[in-house]
Amino acid sequence: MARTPANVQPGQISERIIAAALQLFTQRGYFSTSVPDMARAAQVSVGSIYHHFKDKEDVARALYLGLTVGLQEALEKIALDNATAHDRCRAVMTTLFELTESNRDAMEFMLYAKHRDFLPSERPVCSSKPFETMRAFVQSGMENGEIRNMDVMVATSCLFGGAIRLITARLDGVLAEPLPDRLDGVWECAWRGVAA
Amino acid sequence: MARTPANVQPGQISERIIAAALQLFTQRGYFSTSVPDMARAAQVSVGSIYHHFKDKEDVARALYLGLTVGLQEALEKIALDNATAHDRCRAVMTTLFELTESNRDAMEFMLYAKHRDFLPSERPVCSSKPFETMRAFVQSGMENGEIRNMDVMVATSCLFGGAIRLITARLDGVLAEPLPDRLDGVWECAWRGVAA
DNA sequence: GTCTATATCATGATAGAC
DNA sequence: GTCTATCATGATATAGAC
Repeated sequence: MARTPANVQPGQISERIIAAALQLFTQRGYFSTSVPDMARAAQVSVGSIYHHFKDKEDVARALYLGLTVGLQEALEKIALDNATAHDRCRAVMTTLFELTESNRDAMEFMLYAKHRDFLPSERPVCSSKPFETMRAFVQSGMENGEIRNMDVMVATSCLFGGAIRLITARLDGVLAEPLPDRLDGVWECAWRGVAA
Repeated sequence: MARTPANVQPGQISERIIAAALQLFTQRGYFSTSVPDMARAAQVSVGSIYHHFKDKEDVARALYLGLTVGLQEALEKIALDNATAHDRCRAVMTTLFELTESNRDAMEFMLYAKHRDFLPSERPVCSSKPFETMRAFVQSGMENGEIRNMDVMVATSCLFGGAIRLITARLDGVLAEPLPDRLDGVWECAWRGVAA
């Protein structure tokens, strides 16, 4: 996940712009961030931004796609490294918690980008590729008897809903302790809920 | 909860403005809604809006407060009508599902208002009065032995996280069936997870 | 209290030099 | 490819009649 998305060459101007945009969008908000603001933060000119991206929204879209692609790659690695649905889902929760702590802006942007009035054409996170993969993990666990038989969407929501809620609490500053401290507790609740 | 908040007199202009704002904010987004748009939708003049509210953000704040007050009243009624933490929390989930179906805009606005770049000074939903009340329900259940002993924030997140995730799926159009159809399934998962 | 018309301002996007 | 300077647009908020 730390890997740079394929559409962005490391060290290039586009990357600086995207990094600056992430910071500004999460701190001040998308609509309170002007293009000159982004130029200043990325130490680039306004013209450069419009040379590399179609418009302001295009920057947000590239940012969103880059982040979801990175998360998707992490999930695919998890699928390779873990055999059971139990282990895979626990690894997912661990990764989400660690990502929140190591890159708070990225997690916040991914969780709320769709609901922040811009990116109207993008699919919401919970129907995006990463969430599809998480549903697939749950589905396979249901087929091999690890997870009780029920609606897959319900099972996935219940299995990860608590963790996501805790992540938002952490992002909102309501939870003081680092998320990994709560991992065992949340996982036990979540797995008890769906385990066969 | 259907009751009109105390700060808004029924049938008055303020109420029409707030109702129109809710619809426009959720459909087009806060920043894509101009004050003339709101005036047109509420069939009021621009000057009238600025007479009743300080500015555009003030309308959003009144809307947010009105909705959370309504929800809080519903929760207090639940506390009166139900004795055990089990029954109270199940009633909360039922109410949230029904509210989503009956007033989709209201639920969407409450869930995402804080994260939509406006209302910067408001506390996020999960630290607002309604969520405090839900945590209190869980806390009491922990004290009388209905719920396993653990961090209250973790327990509350796990108990309601699945339901909230399903609500967002429904709001995003990912879930086709009405939420009440899934109530039993979600509740069973949620309660299994935290029950003593 | 409500309205129309308007001043003021900031933004997104572009043109054109280098 | 990168920059500075500029334009055109559309918004918020207000002034002042009724």
